[in-house]
Amino acid sequence: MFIVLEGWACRYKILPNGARQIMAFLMPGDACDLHIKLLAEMDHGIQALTSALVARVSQGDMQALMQRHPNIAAAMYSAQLVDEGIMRAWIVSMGRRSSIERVAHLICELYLRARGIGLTYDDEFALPLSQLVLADALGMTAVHINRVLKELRLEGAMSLGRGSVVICDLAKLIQIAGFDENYLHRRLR
Amino acid sequence: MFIVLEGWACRYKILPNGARQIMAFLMPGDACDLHIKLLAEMDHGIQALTSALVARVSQGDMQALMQRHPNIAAAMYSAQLVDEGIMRAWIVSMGRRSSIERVAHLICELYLRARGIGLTYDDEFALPLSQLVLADALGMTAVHINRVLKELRLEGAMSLGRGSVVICDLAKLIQIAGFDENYLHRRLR
DNA sequence: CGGCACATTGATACCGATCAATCGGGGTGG
DNA sequence: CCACCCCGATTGATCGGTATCAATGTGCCG
Repeated sequence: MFIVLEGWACRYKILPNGARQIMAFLMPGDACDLHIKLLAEMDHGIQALTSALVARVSQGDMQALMQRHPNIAAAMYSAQLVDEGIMRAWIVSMGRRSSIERVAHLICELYLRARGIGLTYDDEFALPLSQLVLADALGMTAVHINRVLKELRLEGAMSLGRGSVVICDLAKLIQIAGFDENYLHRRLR
Repeated sequence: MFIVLEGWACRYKILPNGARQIMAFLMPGDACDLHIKLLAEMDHGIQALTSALVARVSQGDMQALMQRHPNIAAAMYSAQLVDEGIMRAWIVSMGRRSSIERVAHLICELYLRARGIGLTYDDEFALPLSQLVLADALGMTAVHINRVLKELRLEGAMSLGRGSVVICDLAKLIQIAGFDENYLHRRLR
């Protein structure tokens, strides 16, 4: 089992036609594959998006740790539930949101997650993802992502550049995204 | 905690603009919300799509059951992992597959799940979902679903009608969908 | 200085949404 | 028993949002 300590990673899958779809972003504190051992085969890949520092915990140690500290077990379980909520939110985004809403929604999610782990500075946070990576996460084209980002910048909602995002007007961004932070707030309970 | 015994249900979310997105289908044997109690609020709704028979198990009974029978606990956990795999597959579909590929992929998934619980008769199985429901699951329009179904019928891959599907040519359907059954086969381990 | 990856912008094509009309079947009320 | 009605399925015409193709700009690294 792995835990990201620094840097970013993602879960992804490559389709027969060569297209890539990213299914999740892993930020510091996120764990991958509590469970690989239970399953036959990974159905997707995991990849670092920046240079990253990753901790490895053996299956046995993890088992022992969770038995000795029920609170840790509960926390891991609850983190997994949040991850599921995030996946459901992604499905909603891809299915029923326009491209600008999708981009705004993803930035809202990442901003709140970053804030939750103390990685924001005021209304800014590091987002070391190329537009191509964002496109593969949102099911769109890098070209079109670029146009959408321009529109969001002109609207005064947010501005992405040089590996970091500035949230100019969070309320507006949330309103554009139709963002319901309920599914992430769980993290706080 | 609830378990579907007969009939179909779905997880869904309604957006501010009134659009509905279905995030999962629940078939007989599927459980909802092992965990509602842990979380503050449901971030989505659950709804029966047919008349359905549902079992309710109290939190306490479930806890006791899982402690007494580790195999059951492991099975529940593993079922949840499969559900996550299904969600990831949906994200991939919505992001990077064309409408016809999406439809084919969903039918592949549902067919294999139905077969896994003994609900198929040869190459046919009951699919009591209106085209509007399918559209809301796949992020498309009922009108367009209809056209895609026609195309799949003309291709000789499958035929949907009257609440049931006939898989005419599974190999062709899988090929159209770019279906990788790996993520469902886990169910068999 | 050169090269390379990423960002940006323009022109055009196409997939799927939208609008609109008709059809068909099953249930309901008279 | 029949007429009506309503929901879902089907089909056609048109619109619009993104993809695609193509070219140029820009910053970083060797």
